[in-house]
Amino acid sequence: MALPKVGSIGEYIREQRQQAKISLRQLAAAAGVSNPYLSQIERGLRKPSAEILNQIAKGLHISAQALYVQAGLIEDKEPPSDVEAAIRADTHITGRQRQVLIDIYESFRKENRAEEGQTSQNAHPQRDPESDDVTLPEDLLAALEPFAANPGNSTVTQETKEG
Amino acid sequence: MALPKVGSIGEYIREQRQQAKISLRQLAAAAGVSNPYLSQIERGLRKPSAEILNQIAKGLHISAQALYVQAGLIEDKEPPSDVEAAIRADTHITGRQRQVLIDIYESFRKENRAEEGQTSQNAHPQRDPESDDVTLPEDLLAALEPFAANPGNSTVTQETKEG
DNA sequence: GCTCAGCGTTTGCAATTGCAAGCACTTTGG
DNA sequence: CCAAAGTGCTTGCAATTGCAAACGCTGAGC
Repeated sequence: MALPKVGSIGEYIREQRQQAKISLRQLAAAAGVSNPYLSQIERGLRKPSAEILNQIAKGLHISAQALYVQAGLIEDKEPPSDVEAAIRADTHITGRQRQVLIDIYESFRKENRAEEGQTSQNAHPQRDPESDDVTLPEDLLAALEPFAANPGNSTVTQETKEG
Repeated sequence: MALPKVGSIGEYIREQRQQAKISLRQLAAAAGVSNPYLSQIERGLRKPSAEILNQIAKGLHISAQALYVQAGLIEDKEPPSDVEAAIRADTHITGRQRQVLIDIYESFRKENRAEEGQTSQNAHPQRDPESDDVTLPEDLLAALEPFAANPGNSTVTQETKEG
């Protein structure tokens, strides 16, 4: 049992980290682990403990459960909580807000799919960190224009109060 | 960190085992770990890895998630909302995208609450689709600025097709 | 050219996990 | 009485985790 399916979780962590556009060292610092250890984890050379796994999840701002599932530590659990369904079912927002949220979400999904196919074989990570950040369709952005208000409230690209 | 909160999970395992009326050795065999090691885990002398934890959960026929919660690896916090939980659990989007979505959603919620308080207690989330003056925090809008791209893609048309 | 800073990786090494073997105790029973 | 079989616990010891200190590489700036 020297090589279980640890590889998958390492790859998953690396994917998430690269998608978040942060360096290995940055994530290591955010997660409170050493850089070399994180490197080995990502390459499947080490099997991180549950504690480390949780810290990495926090550093990546993703659900620890998602990591555990990837690691095969939690079995399939419940239906993969469809974001779209949840948004549609939410009664606390207006129809227009709902539509905007769903559009943004779908836009993200679409963009990620495109990037995945692009970068899968791309050995040259020479890309504008600004340009390919996240992209939204033009008319969607236009729909967001009138939203400006309530300054000084959100912490969008920074850490949230995510405990 | 000689004595973390491992004690709680050990006690929890022991409680569950005794409730199931099985001996330490039986559970150890069912979980695929050695008896002495399980003994030490139950007394909080060892901090089991995620893999071991999962095997013990299986041996106990309980949810691995319950064990992780007890171990403090997954915070028991109930999902703030289905939408937020779904967004956080989604593995198809990046951390930053997640952040943006959640921030937008929370912004919507906050705005709606504010308006609710302003007007009378309007229990109907469906307000005028026309006068839908949604507002977003300033920095949140700023975070959305670099998104413009891929024109002609979205369906965020002005006509809210109000489900 | 050279230096400084950043990236991911490799290399020993202390600390810890996890186990095989054995310990002390209790109950059953020939 | 004493072997046999059950309980949980203690003891070394191999294997692994996790880290500090390096390494080689690339790009920015002097």
